[in-house]
Amino acid sequence: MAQAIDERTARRVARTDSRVQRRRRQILDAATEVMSRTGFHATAMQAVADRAGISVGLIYQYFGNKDDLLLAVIVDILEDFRDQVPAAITAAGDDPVRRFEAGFRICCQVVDAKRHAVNLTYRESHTLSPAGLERIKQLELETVEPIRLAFREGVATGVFRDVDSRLVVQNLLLVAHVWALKHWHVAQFVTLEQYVEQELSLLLASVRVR
Amino acid sequence: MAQAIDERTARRVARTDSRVQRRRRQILDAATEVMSRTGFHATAMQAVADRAGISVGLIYQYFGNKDDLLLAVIVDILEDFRDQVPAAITAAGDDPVRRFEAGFRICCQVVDAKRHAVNLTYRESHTLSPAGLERIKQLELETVEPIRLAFREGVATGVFRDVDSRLVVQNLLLVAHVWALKHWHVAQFVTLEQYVEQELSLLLASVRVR
Amino acid sequence: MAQAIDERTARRVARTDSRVQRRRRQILDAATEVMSRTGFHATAMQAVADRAGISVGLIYQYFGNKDDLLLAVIVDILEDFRDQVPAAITAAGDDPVRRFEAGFRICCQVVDAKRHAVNLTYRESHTLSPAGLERIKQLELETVEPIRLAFREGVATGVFRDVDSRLVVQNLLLVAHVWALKHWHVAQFVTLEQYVEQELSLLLASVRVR
Amino acid sequence: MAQAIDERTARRVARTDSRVQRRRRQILDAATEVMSRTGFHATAMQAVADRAGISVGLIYQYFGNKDDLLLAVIVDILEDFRDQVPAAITAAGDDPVRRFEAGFRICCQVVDAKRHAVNLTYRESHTLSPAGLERIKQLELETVEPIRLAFREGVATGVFRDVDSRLVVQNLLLVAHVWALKHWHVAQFVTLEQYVEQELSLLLASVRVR
DNA sequence: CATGAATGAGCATTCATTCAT
DNA sequence: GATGAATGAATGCTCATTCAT
Repeated sequence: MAQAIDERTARRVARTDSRVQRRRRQILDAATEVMSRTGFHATAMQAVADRAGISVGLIYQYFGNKDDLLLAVIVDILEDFRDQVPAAITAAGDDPVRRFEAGFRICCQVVDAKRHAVNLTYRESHTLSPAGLERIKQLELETVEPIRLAFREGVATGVFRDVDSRLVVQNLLLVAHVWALKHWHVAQFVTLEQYVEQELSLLLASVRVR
Repeated sequence: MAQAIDERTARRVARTDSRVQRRRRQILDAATEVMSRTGFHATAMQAVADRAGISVGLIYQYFGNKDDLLLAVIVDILEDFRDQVPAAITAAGDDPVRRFEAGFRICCQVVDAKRHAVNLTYRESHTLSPAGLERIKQLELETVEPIRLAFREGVATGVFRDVDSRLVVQNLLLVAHVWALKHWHVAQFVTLEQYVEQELSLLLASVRVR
Repeated sequence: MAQAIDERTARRVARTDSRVQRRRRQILDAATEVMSRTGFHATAMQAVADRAGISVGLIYQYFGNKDDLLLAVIVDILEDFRDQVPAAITAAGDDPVRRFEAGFRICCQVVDAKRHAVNLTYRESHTLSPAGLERIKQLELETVEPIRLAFREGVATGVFRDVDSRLVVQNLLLVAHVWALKHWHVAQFVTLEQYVEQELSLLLASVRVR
Repeated sequence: MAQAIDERTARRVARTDSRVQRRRRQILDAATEVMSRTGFHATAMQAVADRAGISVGLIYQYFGNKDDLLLAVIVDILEDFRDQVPAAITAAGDDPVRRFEAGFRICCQVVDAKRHAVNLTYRESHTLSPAGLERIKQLELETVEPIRLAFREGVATGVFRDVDSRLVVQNLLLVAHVWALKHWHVAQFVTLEQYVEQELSLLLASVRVR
């Protein structure tokens, strides 16, 4: 049994080749699109295949099964977050407050760009295997780590209060996510820019020394 | 026997056919239990019936179909929130800050008591019909309304900054929910009490006038 | 997981009720018919359902899955063998040779009556789970046991040579099965009656003392 | 090395494009191996290709489809039988009894050497097309023909009773096959050598004149 | 010759829902 | 009111087969 699975896994095409990369992207994009809109459970593999313009069978050559596809989709989204945050922080210069602000802003922007995908992440994480869950926990921590460090710098330089940095960045990330989670509500009375600025104001007030 | 007496008692108390009410509760509790643990899609109606100790057919006589049952479960949870908040605020006295604090505390306590149910609410809302969705939006607003009013009082008396009260209570509620949503992470380094106090400190700092 | 399976198993209808017994028979007969003709792997559950005049789903309430259905079919056939042999031997009187002969004759008759089913048994046993395999081994041994005892009696009374009784009955059963296994060939030049008598002659010659 | 020499020898013997022959063998051996172990239906063409160290596509250039491959495998096994029997009989000298014995012995030895393959033959014959089925019937008859002739000689010289030679060789062949078919049972209480000698004793007793 | 990516029909299994009792 | 046997549409997944390279 285990051997059979190994064989099948091995047959999944190697990741290096560019053609393979293109196919993976194609499937991943289709899956993200359909699953974000329809929800994981309500999404039929056929629907993903249709959206990608390929056959069902092919999906199974790139992703072993539906759960693996979900994991890949979520990881793909989270990697995007993780990769964009450091760049934005670096670009913000040396001031810890500026860096902290930049961290929040980029999070909100990415959330806005991938609103449905973020919702998918929230809703369907519990479907993942323990290993998959561990993977995304790790990615989320990696994502906020640069922001957390910026906050710690601020504490060191005396602009921020010495509160638990883990809670601070957790709050920060969730406030960003709310733009997706409660979009139906929030977007009724503020634009993205207003949301970002007002929340940033609250966020900074909560941690700044008086 | 004891049951027979209960039935008669119940009939006296609430004239609205009590047997129906009891059945509804029985099903609702079973559904909440099973769905919270297993997730909506992974929950079979049979499993709910088993848990409630009745037949599948009976569920359909009280709740038209599976989606309606989900809506009822979520509404039931949210009504609990809505009903508990005002009492806690009233009990906190007249000071707006005290009332605001009490609002946050009760939210966290209810979340902790119904951790899985809160997660269910977050994950499966998107499954609901537009009408159902509207219903729960309304309930959520009703829930935070007393807290929002306490905040507005604080603004009026000059202890709180005049920021958008809708965002403030949204953040407050979210932070309470995080105790359920990210429990696997947060609970690793803080207890509920510590979480409540530290988050309260951040929350108040974010809105207090300096 | 294990619990979930248990629950499902438990839901499979209790065997006592006569209605249930009738359904089981109905499905079993249909499955035997279709699988014997088409082969196990080539048989779709839908085909069994069609043949039985019921829906696919119902099969799964009586037999957990396709493999279990196969086991039930094979066991059903073998139980028939096991139940018919002792009666025939008893009816043959006290003479060991007569009893031995009767054992062979009844085997051939049952094989002839269930030719396709016997072939199914031979072909698909290897598909069974270890537990299922053990079950049918046991049934086969129970079937030949009365014949084996008749043979041992013959050895005791001095009419049969003292050779390994297990091999003798194995050969006996095999020769009976050959009427099904090689029917396409054998039936071309002998009738069942001729086959039985000629093979019986060989069989007795092989074990009789000279 | 030995293989290389064999290859060269083969090339000298049969000029018919040796590369093709080698490929056929390679695929046939792989298919026999995998199908015997796993069963025909449970064997994926990919698995055969993997075992042979080639691509799936190539199998289809040598054997039209999966059923044809099965036929080729079974024929290959049966040809092996057919080719080994005459040699063994010839080597046994002129005595009909000796020749008959030699026929049984070689059958048992080949069965033992190709136990799984023999089982495959039994289990999967019914999958074959009518034409294929005819082919293997013919091969089986060819296989036992030399043994049947030895028996007839014995009848002519008066050592064997004049019973239907077709039934006799059929029994003989099946008893040999039982070593494969019921190996799990028989091998528990006799070795191959014991099995051969004891069955031979029964076989001879069944046909010898007294 | 040889490859293996791509296809898509086919099948086991589940489960929401109904309805006769 | 209450049951649970019966239905059958829906879906994940496999694998024989093809064909462009």
